[in-house]
Amino acid sequence: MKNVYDVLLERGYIEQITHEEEVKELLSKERVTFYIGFDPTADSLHLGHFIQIMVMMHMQKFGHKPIALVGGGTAKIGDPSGRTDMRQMLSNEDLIHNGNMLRKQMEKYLVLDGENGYVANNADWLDQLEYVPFIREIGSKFSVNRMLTAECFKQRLEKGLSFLEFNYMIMQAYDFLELERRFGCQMQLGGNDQWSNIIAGVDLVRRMDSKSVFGLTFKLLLTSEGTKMGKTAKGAIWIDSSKTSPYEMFQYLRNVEDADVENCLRLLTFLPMDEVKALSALEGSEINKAKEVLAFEFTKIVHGEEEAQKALDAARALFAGGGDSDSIPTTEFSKEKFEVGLPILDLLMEIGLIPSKAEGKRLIQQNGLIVQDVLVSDFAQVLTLSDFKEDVLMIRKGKKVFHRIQLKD
RNA sequence: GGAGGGGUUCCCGAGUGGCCAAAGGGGGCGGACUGUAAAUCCGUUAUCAGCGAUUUCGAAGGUUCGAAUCCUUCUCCCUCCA
Repeated sequence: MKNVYDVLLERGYIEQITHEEEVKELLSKERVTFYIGFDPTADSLHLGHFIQIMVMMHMQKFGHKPIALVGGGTAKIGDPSGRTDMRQMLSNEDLIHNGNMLRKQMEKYLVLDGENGYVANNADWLDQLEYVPFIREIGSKFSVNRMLTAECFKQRLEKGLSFLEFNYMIMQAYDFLELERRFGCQMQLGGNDQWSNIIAGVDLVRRMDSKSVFGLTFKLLLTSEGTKMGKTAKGAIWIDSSKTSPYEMFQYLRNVEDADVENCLRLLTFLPMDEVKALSALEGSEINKAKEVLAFEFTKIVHGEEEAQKALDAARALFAGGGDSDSIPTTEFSKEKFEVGLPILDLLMEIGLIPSKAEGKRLIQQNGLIVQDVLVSDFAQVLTLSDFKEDVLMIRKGKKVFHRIQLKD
């Protein structure tokens, strides 16, 4: 029987680890309670977070117990790690709302029933801390000299760092202590940008409770160019299907660069490693198969098999033969709108395909718009019911963006 | 609290009275080439009913025929001093 540690290592998740031998042994012997924190800065997780979820899923498969920690308290401070500027402050209501949304999402992928896994919110303890007792008890355990040498503050020391954010590390360290006391949490995992925060926690638990706890970080999901993956012009690739449709998510992965395929297959799917290797070994246009598998598998994990299949079918239909399918982005319109005729630019605006009419004109002037398989050359064109075929109108922007207009009564 | 420097279009960054809707780069978008890839090349990148109009250079006023550029106040940021 393999150990999770070996699996994580083999798939390439692991970046840094506090005590390699001990962790390896611990994970092979006991059910280990571990945690990963997510600050509720938005109302959905995104692709970048999902790597953490994947690790938690791997861990849980091997019987370990995840604590999904919602950072309702720490989000009020804002993690300066990897940031060049201060985060925008969120209102309390937003934080609560976002926290609930994240919690719901995590419950889809992990068993968090209080038996095999837990959900916690650090606002529960952080919000009630009293300043003087806290800095007396916990603050005394930190050396400012040492904190300042931490990687996560380095950049900010040049740009400016508020005292508020400087406290983030201490809060996160305190979380670990609190979770160790409440749940017997023995490990904290996180993205590599969390390394300084994690070791601060490991140290704190040692000093306070003389217990050995461990930290482990994973690779961040980066493109081969070194930029963060999962960002598009429109924003992040969200897990929430109302923010990013399964089809869009599928397309995003279908279009990753060749160089990133292997990494994504390892980190974002559960395919056995020999299969991953076989797929990544494909060359030339063959690699498209690997991309398709990647897109399908990941969409399946996030949205389920049915949605993944729909996205796959839609993609194949559109790119192979221009047919239509029902899972590409669709907007419904009432017939009356087209009885009088709707200028094409107005339609594009309404479905959000263009941000302004000027941009729409440019698009058309540059031969980038195709409606019902016909290149649009006149931006003043007006669409009427006669342009529809069986109540459907297919719009294609550029080479890859499709949108369907569906008529209803 | 004192002294100095600065806030420019999505981002970085030029511009110090008219030639500025504002150089250059990045990013985005479209096209060509391809494999729904990368690299490369071309075009484009404030808004609006069309060569015209309207709104932009931290905010509000002012000077001027005319301001991103000058003046006043406010605001935010940075550096040095305390």
